[in-house]
Amino acid sequence: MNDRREPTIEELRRFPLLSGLDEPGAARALAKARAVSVERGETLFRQGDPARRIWLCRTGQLKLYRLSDAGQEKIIAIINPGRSFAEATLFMPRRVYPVHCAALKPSELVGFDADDLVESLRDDPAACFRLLGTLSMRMHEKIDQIESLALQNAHLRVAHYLLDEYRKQGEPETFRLEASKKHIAGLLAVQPETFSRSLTALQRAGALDVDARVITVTDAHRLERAARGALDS
Amino acid sequence: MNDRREPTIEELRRFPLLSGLDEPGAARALAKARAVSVERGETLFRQGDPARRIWLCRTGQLKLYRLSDAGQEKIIAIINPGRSFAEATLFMPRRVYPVHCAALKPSELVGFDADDLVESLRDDPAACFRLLGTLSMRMHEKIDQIESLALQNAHLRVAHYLLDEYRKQGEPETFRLEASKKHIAGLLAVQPETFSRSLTALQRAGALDVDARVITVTDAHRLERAARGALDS
DNA sequence: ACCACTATTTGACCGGAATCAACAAACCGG
DNA sequence: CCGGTTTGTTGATTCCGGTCAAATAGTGGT
Repeated sequence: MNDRREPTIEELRRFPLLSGLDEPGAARALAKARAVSVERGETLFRQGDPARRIWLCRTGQLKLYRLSDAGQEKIIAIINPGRSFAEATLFMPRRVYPVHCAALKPSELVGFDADDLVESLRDDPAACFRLLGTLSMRMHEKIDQIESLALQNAHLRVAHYLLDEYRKQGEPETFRLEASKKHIAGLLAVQPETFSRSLTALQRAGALDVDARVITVTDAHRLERAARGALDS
Repeated sequence: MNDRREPTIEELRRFPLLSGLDEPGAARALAKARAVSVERGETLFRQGDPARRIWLCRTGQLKLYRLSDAGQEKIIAIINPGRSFAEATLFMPRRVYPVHCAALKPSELVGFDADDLVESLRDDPAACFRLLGTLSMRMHEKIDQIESLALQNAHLRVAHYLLDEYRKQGEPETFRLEASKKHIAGLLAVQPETFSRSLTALQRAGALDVDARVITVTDAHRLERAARGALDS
């Protein structure tokens, strides 16, 4: 974990918490902000560590995850460039990270000082509102995750995930999986073997083609039906 | 769903969003607040309904839940008196309820106008901070739920739930399940049959006694071990 | 380009938990 | 307090998806 070139103002503007600040608040946040880079596989923080910083991903990719006693890993979120994370720790009674974080690719980050951010927010209701919006959206995503874990079987979760990605990227003929199949399996709480079999089944059903990490949706309608539970015909 | 007696100021003070307001903000929030009561089984709102109100439970008990296509129900949260809910909808781009809500017992509620609350928050950073704290805590709870669904099997979830309740209530010899076994099963994403069998197993292991809805923890240490995955010996 | 390690796929097998069924107990509204 | 409905328990059976194993493909680093 090494220090690196300083973040530019333009980059920081993409950080929702600071996007409205030209003024003293931004200066203060910037002053103690620290550019950090991590290698592939390196751990940025561990669950339970004191959360002194809030993070913004500039480049690369990271995973937020939890581990079971047996060492099984559940990925809570995959962090891509432009995404900030760990904001919710700011307002927790015990300010610790609730998950582990490790880099899937070599990554550059900005770490903002938690106390400074709270200070900046104290007299900036607009920034508070932006943060409330961010957290609300995340909360909604978590509820969706809970639903899909509780109410959908493995193949449905896979089909749903692919359909979401397909739509999120504007329904292109072809799109790339955002991470390795192993990690996506971890995100969907499925074993890699099962994920592989799900993809095979969707191919055989004629819904899509898979070429390594590239997915080609050949029949969006069939994919939708698979996501609703009718992966036959 | 009928109107009822007006909420008192003291009751409203228990609402975290308003607890700091003696002033105009509280008056405004109170003005359009509406007391509502629902019968057992009645639906307060459905997933996707426009979220014009934020709710505070005064008496009774409600469930927040999602439904699968097949009609299976996953309970996201059980709402007891004093708890508010649906705050996160305030800051969503599309302001709709993300879950269904129905009463488990006859219940009295206060419904606050969403627009009014946003107005009150606009110039009250302290209230914003309280709300941020509330949402952060809920987020953390959701992450815990995701972990337990993804990384723990049915019996572990049950043991964990019981241990949590036991501790939450101050480790009393005896405590009451907060709802019917059917609903707790729904909260833990387990079939009622499986929940019943888990309780039987914990009894046979000598960890606790069950008398209808009353749980007596006879061996807390054993319960802890069961929650960690060693339900033998 | 080469090597070691990691990721992916496929097959065989097994076990946990859902489902189906039948009954017993508890509860609620009148 | 009664009757009907909902809730809870227990047994039998099924099957989804995890685990183990082994072979292959892919990747990053030097």
